[in-house]
Amino acid sequence: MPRLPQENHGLGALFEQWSANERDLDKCPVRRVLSKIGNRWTTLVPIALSQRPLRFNEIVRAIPDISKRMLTQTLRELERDGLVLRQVFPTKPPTVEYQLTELGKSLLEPIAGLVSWAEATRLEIEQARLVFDRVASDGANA
Amino acid sequence: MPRLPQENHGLGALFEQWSANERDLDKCPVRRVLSKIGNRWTTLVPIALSQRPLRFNEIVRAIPDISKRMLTQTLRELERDGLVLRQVFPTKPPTVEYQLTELGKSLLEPIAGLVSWAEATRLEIEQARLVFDRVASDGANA
DNA sequence: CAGAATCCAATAGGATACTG
DNA sequence: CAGTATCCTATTGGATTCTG
Repeated sequence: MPRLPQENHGLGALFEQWSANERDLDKCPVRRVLSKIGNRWTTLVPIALSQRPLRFNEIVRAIPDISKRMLTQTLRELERDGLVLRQVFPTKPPTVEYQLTELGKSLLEPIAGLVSWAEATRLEIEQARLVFDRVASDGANA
Repeated sequence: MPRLPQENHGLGALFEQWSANERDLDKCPVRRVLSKIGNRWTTLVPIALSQRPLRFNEIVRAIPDISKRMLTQTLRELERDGLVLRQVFPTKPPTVEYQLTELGKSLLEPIAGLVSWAEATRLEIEQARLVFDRVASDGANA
């Protein structure tokens, strides 16, 4: 009996379907989401907002290594995509508060999936690296 | 009754814990995984391998816009992390086959979670963008 | 406080040519 | 076929300065 292709989660099929038409590679849903998640901050900011709404500088303090430039840019994109709601209160100086929308909150779920995968496999990956690096250096010294 | 912080999936707490110590921001498990996923190809290659093992040039054909340089680099990293197994058959010319390890296959699950989130929310996000862009251009023309 | 604007550095990644 | 090596470009993102 020939080994059937192991279809995992339908990801491969979905991906193949779009690889077929070279033209619209960037319309592939897989690539779409990955290019989003790819950005260093577009996931970190929603995580920072996961517990409660924060003001601009509170987010900066929550993510110490983000620059104001990047935070502004990231917040605009998240707002544009409907993941984050921006509210301005006409105080002096102005108070601006950012919070996740329901859509934004829903993103936390798949992200949590990724993070728990990372935690669950951390040791196994570290171990694999040790083995790989040892073999590689053995090869070099042989 | 005061509104309690909405703890979603424990992500925020996990994240805060690491933000506290500025020193080891890059040891934060959240960041670790995101920097991996961040790379354009480190997720695409496992997806391409999800159905069956592929040879080097088969992967290139599956991901038409990857360069040989990037593919080699990506495969080495995946191999190092124990996600991909590389097998050389001493034919002429040599045959090299790449396949996902069990660890590698397990990564497909959280990725699929992300992709199905993207598909489920696609229309809502498009809609949000239309609204945002219209308001923005209204503001510019006012 | 909450940005906008400008300039600059680092990194990711592509194109091409070459090799066993 | 399965890479390696070199060079070059583009994108990402940080630092700094300025403003309402």
